[in-house]
Order: sequence, then C-alpha cells, then structure tokens
Amino acid sequence: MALRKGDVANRLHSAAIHLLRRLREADSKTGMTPARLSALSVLVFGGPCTLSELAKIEGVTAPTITRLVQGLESDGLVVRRDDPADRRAVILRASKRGTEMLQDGRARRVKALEALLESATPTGIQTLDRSARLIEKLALHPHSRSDVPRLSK
Amino acid sequence: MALRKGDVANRLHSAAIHLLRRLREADSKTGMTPARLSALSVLVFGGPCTLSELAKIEGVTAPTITRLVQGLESDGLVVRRDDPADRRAVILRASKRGTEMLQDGRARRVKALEALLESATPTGIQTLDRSARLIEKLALHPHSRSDVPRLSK
DNA sequence: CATTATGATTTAGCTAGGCTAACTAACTAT
DNA sequence: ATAGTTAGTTAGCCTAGCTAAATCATAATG
Repeated sequence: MALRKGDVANRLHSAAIHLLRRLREADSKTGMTPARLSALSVLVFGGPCTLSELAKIEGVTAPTITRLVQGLESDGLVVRRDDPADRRAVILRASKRGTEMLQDGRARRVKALEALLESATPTGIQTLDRSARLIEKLALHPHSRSDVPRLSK
Repeated sequence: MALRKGDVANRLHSAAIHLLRRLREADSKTGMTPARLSALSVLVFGGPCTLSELAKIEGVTAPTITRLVQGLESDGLVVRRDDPADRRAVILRASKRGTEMLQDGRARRVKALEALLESATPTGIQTLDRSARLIEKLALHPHSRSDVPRLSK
C-alpha cells in the first residue's frame, strides 16, 4: 500500500489548517469569519432552521451556535422569529443583507483563491472539488458523533 | 465551464472547517490542538529551527508562535536552546516525548479518520491525498503574502 | 566609544471560536 | 401534577489569531 491512511490524514489535517489560515486573511476585515460564513451559508442555501438544527449541521454545541448567531444577528445578517409551534424554539433565517453579504464573502474568497490557483491546472481544481465534496460527505454528516471511538476513555 | 472557481472555493472552505472540527474532536483531551500539532510536526520532520523561522513556516505572527511554543514547551514536547551564533535567537527542537506525542496524535487521527473513511474508496483516498499535497503547495508557501502587510513590514 | 538601527522574542490586551456546567422555560408523558 | 426531556441561554474557561509596544542583542556608523 503506497498510500497510508495515516499519512493522508496528516496531510489533510495540515492542509486544512493552512488553507483556513489563508482564507481567513481574505475574509478578515469584513467581519465574516469562517465559522460565521459557514453558518450563514447553511441558512442562505438550506433555508431557515432552528438554533439546534443549525448547531447539529455545523457540528458545534448549543452555546457555540448561540454566540455565533448572536454575532450574525447583531450585524443584521440573520433574523430570528419565534416558532409558532414550539415556544421554546427560535427560527433563524438569513436577512436580505445576510444573503448579500454571503455572496460578497464568496466573491472575496474567489479572488483570494484565484491568486492561489494561478498555478493550478484545471485537473488540479477538479481534484480539489472532488475532495471537498468527499470530505463534506464523510465529515459533515452528524452521525458518527457518538459512534466515533472517543479515544480518550 | 462546469466547475466554477467560486464554487470550488466555497466547498473547500466549508470542507476545511468541518474537517478540522471533526479532527479536533479526536485531538481534544490530549492537549494536542491542530495548531500545536502542525507546529510540532514542523520540528519533528523538518528539524530544529528558530521561533521566527517557525512562525514564517506556519504563516503566523511572532506573538502567536511564541505562545504556541510556550504551550508545547510546558508540556515538555519542545525544548529551547540558545543559538550560539546569535544570542537574540532561540533554537527549538522536538523532545523525545514530543516526537512520540506527534506519532501518537497521528495514530489518533488515523483512527478517527478511518471511522470516517470507512465508506471512502481507495480512489477517493487518492483524490484526498492529491488535494492535500496540492493545497500545501499552493497555500503553505509564504509568497503571495505580499499583498498583506506582514511581519517584515 | 556612543549612537542608532535592525532583528528576535516577549508581554499586554483585544477578538473569535471551541468547550462544559448549570440555569430557565416549555413541552411530553405518566 | 410531577417527573423527565428538549431549546436556548449564561457564565466561565481554554486555544488561536491579531496589533502595539517593550526588551534585549547584534550590527553599523560616526
């Protein structure tokens, strides 16, 4: 086996760290940090949902999503509405401004990536695209949250 | 063009966020966070270097690398030695324990990834590997950093 | 030798994104 | 009604980024 999973794991880990640091540069100064962009894009493309749903989708805990959304809300990018069916719950949706802002951030990252991708071949880009989709499919899904061996104990 | 760079950019962004959150789970409770692992692996695989060199390689500022290294140091994973040639500088190297710990963290992530990669094909893994290498080549290197005022300002 | 500039590192203080623990409020089921 | 569960929040802690400014060593110059 020329390709050991451990090596792939490490390379992916490293690549993800460095890529995010890079993209953070492009996103910074807009108030649109990666976590916020990610959460906002769920609302923009996936439509309204509750806090807990968003937390589950994003793979973070309730307090984290609360604070994330508070930030988005205070920037006027997200609005909350009481769930008529369940008065504990809150329904979130992206505001007009939030939707625009997301497009904007997207455009920013495109520019940043274009600088990086200058030297990438179309094949390379295709490879990256496949990987991104693959990772989402493997990692995004909520399951395996409890079934992943906890390792610690 | 079926594959728009903007879409690839966004998918990569999202994938990196979600992947890191996932791997953080595996790394957590060991004190080995992604940033620390990344820095440590530079020392383990790249050999000793100074703080500034490490900062440059990791693409972070001097204060950030200082604190990162302080953490590693207080865990006994990294040791410092005065540079005999330049008494301002400090040379870092991974301790025996640091090297072992890195292997350990690697093993942990492998296990976590294996859970995720269960359903991935060998081809998929190969794609991920190619992408990781590609990203490092495109994003890791310091150049193209000129547009942002950096350390050397 | 004194001065000044440069360079490596650290300190202080800010923001954001994670977490757990512990709480309130509302729903569900008995 | 009372017990348990679920949605969301608050408080408090940690790491990871950053900038600005301090410290101290070396280098360059007069």
